Amino acid sequence: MPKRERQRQLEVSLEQNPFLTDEELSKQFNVSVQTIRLDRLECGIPELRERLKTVAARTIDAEVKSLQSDEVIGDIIDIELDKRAVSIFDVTDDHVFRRSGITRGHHLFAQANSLAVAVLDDDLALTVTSDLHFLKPVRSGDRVIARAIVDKERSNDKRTFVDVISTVENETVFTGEFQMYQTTDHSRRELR
Amino acid sequence: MPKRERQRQLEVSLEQNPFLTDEELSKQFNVSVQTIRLDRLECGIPELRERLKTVAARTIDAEVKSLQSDEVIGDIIDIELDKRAVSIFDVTDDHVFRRSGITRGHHLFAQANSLAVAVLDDDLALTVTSDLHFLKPVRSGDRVIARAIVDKERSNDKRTFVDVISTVENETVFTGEFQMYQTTDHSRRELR
DNA sequence: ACTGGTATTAGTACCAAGTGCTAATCCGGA
DNA sequence: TCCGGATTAGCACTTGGTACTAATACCAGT
Repeated sequence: MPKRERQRQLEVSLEQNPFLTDEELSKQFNVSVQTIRLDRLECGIPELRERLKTVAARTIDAEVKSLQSDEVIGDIIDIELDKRAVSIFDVTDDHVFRRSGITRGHHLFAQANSLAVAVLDDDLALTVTSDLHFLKPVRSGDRVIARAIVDKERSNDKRTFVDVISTVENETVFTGEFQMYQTTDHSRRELR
Repeated sequence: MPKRERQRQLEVSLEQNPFLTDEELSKQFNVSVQTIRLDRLECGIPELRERLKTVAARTIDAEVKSLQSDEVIGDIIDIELDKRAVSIFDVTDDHVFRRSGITRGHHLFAQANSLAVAVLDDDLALTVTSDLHFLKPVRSGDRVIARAIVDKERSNDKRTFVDVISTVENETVFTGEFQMYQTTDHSRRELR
């Protein structure tokens, strides 16, 4: 096998499995450990321990991210409890259908639904029913702005209606009407 | 600081930041490196390099998982294209509200919506509208079974209706009606 | 046939972050 | 005062490397 080809395959191997030591690689390619080291040097591939460090750091990062996004999908940029709220959600390649590049519906729903939960000044609001309209396809790179408004007219002490409108560059891409169930007693809450 | 307390804090520190070496820890607790080593031994905490290995392995695992779950939320266990499909979704602590332990609505939606997409034998089906009912709270540990049925009666060549009913132990916890938009031309597809 | 350049291999010294072990020291209580 | 747990120190050894030097192999050009 020529040198170039070996180095190309080396990069592929390590991308798939960053846990391989130089010795394991040398057996895989039937060359000496030193050759592997020179190859890594030429390709700028760091040693095993460094590779694991960066992979592990990526985990920690991802875990922090998924934790924060567990609370609210998207970043809340403005909120007036029990009245209205606004959140921003930046769509990336992770959120879209591979073939079409169009955002999967559940991400838009998640942003809207978690905003509806957040806008209610309640220990715990649950969604009871919702009516959704996906109006225009959203793509990777789009910045979705969701605006939630609590509909006081239709709400009573146990049921609250929240309307969410999501836009991309001022064009409405999604609307949702959420009927929420609130667990805490409003009369009690006044006393807090 | 007593030994017990130091060991407790050691575990906390390493859980937060597995990248700390024995030397860094010894400075943090103002004891010798050897003491840290003995503490780790007593607590069964592996060395830095081993810790990074497991953290890195967790990443790889998580990345594979998130990739597969990108396609469909939940595992499809039965499917008859353009007719019906069934998927299973096991709820974990990651899917629930911390305070109440009740599953966040968007996970139930994601399972149902991605099943509705999957059941349609189409290159790309998009959700246009949907009407959701969250009937009973779902908790960590519950196994949610979603059944999607394509409603042929109401469907035409450009609009397809899919009804999804999700149950936990035979009790309906969620229902969703999805109106889907299909991009490919059905008449052409017959020829494939 | 000789020379040059590239590729490969071998070997050495050294490093970080350890394990495993022994020995010394400290400190408090019966 | 002596005992025992806690702590510290020191040394040999391990892994998986880096950095460097030297030797060898092979192929092309002249």
